[in-house]
Amino acid sequence: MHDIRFIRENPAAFDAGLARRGLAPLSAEILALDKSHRELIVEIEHLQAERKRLSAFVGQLRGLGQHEEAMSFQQDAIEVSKKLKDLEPELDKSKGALTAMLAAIPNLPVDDVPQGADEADNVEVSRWGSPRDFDFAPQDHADFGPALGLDFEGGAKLSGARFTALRGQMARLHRALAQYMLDTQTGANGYEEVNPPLLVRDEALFGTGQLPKFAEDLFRTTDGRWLIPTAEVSLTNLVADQILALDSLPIRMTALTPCFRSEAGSAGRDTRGFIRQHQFEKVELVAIAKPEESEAEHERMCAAAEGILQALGLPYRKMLLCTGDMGFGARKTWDLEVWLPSQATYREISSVSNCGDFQARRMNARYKPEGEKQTRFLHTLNGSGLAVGRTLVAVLENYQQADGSVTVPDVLAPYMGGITKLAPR
RNA sequence: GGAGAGGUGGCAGAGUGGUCGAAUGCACCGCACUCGAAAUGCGGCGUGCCCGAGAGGGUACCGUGGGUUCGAAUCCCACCCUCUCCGCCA
Repeated sequence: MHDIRFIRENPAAFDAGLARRGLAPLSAEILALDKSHRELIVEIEHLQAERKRLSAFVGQLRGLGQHEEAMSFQQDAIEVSKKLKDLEPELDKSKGALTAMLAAIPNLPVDDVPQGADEADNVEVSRWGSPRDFDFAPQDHADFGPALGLDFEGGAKLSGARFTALRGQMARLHRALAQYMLDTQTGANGYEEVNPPLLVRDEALFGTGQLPKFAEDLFRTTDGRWLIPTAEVSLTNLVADQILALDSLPIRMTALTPCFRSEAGSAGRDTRGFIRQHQFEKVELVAIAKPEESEAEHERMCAAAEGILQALGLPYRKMLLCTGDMGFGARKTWDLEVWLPSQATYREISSVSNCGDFQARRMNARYKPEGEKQTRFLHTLNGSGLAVGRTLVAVLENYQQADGSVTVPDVLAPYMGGITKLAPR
């Protein structure tokens, strides 16, 4: 959600930001709405003041037993009330139009975000590790995975395309990855473990920006709730409608949860394999920070995600997303892309975003700066640390052997119950 | 799911149609007293929006949304949430 006052004072900068996002200028339309809306407010508040005054007279005169005089004031008050009844629906209408307009506009990129149309224009920031030299042709996990317990058929039978059952050693490896990540984020990286609800109300999804625009990407329950597409929704909204104490900041939270995405717009992409599923698990990182701390917090969070990839020995690169590839709520995003030998390319495994005060404004999450009377909106950040399903794919492909087996990365040993290798059966 | 009770400022808690943004206490901030502190006294102490260069003024907000009324924290309706008991249940 954008600050109407910022738009009032910097309409050109606002439109320039929109242009960076590939959007047409909107400030003129917004400011026209805003102007007429404020004029309505002035008119209505005038009438309210008048009604208040008259009604107080009525009460006083009644108390004094002067009923005739009271009647005359009451008549005047009735007139004022009538006018108000006519105007109030208009106020609701203009307020609604303004809010709807502002709620549908994405966050604006910060200055150092590169200009671009799509993912082809993302900028590589750094690279870690080097792809392994295979002395055989590396296979696609979708091909050798089933023999190791990646049960695509079973998943499809139960639930349809893009659902997969993990069995035996494969389920164990998946669980080991998730536990390792969660332990690392809660331990070394100091994020508070949270086990949040997976079903949320409209307001939560509005707060993080999935609603009102992206309802078609979500699953909805019969009682009107929604399955979370990411724990970012649950975790970030924990601070909604709060004025946080200074000494509680920054707040760092993490959660291991399933995520549910209907992916309505992506039919045909990654239809094979475990890359794009309607249901997957993810260890999410969320931070709530003071504005002046959010950039450092962003770096810190990205390092927390990178640490997992490094510990697992998975080659990856860090990309700075261009304006055209950033999500709705982000002002700056890094993607971590892991090397997939079968595709001989890097694929997204984590996305780490600073949303500035965009989400905080939508969910009304504030703090009171030291020595100031005015409250201010917090900054919110989120990142994957990491997506468990895609990490499983990366481990399978990068650690595959010529015989179709997969060696387990050392760091997972404490979680694998003695299993050091997944062997085909 | 059934029956009942309740949601008021940071907290506790009063207020059942008019001068109530709301008593009182606690907490907090400032000042006075003190060498300093405690105690005491005095003053201050919610959030949003609008107007205003500012000083300041206006308006709304007592869970949320509607309604009745000249006027609603107070009356009516719906919803949300909390608590107690019963049922069911991992």
